[in-house]
Amino acid sequence: MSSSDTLIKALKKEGLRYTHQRQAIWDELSASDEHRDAEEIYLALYNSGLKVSRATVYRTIDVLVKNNLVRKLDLGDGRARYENKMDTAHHDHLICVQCGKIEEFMDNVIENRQEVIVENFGYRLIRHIHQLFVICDECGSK
Amino acid sequence: MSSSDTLIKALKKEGLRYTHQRQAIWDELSASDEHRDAEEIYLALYNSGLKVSRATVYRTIDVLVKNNLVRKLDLGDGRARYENKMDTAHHDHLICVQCGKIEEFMDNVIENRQEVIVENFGYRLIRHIHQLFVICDECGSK
DNA sequence: TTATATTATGAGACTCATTCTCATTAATAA
DNA sequence: TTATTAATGAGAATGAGTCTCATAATATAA
Repeated sequence: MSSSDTLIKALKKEGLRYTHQRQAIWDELSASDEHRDAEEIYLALYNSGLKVSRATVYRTIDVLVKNNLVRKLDLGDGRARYENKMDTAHHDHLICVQCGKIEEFMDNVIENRQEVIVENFGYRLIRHIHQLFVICDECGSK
Repeated sequence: MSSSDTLIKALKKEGLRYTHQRQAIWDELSASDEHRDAEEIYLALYNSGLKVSRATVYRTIDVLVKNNLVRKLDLGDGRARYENKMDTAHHDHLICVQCGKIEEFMDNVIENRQEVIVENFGYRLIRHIHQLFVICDECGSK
């Protein structure tokens, strides 16, 4: 499925229109595995000649997040980061507190324990945030 | 150790002065196990007749967080919550996405796995955030 | 004590990411 | 094509949190 098919399908499901801006923003996000904030997405588009407003960047990202095409990360520094979620398995993040480098991890033991914990409370798990703030090898060796 | 001794000790360690405002804010935080935001702390003081400014509330909480008397929680909704950390063991949180109720959990299996994961990367774990967003029993039964 | 030297506080200005408003433009249905 | 309706852009608004700076309070020295 091409990049535009994916987007068109998601928009149709939501009863939303297919626009150049939405395609451009999705192209920008789907082409990278980085964890970027809205301003970086905006500037990447701007610098490639696509003048999409910040408001539209935010609005479109919301749609993509709602439709599971993009994941929103809150690293606690006041700026949300976004990552392409297409063809990527679930994972959580390690964040270097010195250089900001972000790595991904996934651990089935943890995933299962989470379910058990929630079950013991008699609750239902909707989603989770699990972030390991670290000092990475490069920063630690200085 | 009394509440004021704890505070005085922390302030001394930082070379900071012992003031009525700092004592009032620490009293307010240490008297409760709730997870409140800065405005709630401010209003609680205000309503009990203690007119401490918002700026001082924020500034003092920073000192308390830095000295491990208070824990800062980021639930991803734009307002930091604070909880008294005195005499409480480490724990993470379950948050009901409907009613906002916050419960605490602690799981040694998860704590250990985190260390292993970070070690495998060759990194050093500084701190972590682990939040389970759930629908609680009350909200789920409606 | 009392004077002196700082530090802390309060009020409100400011920041910055994000959201909102509303007039204009573009996409879809007929 | 045109009519209808939704999307966009520009910039104003929001809101949590931070900063500034004149004034007040604390700690230290005498």
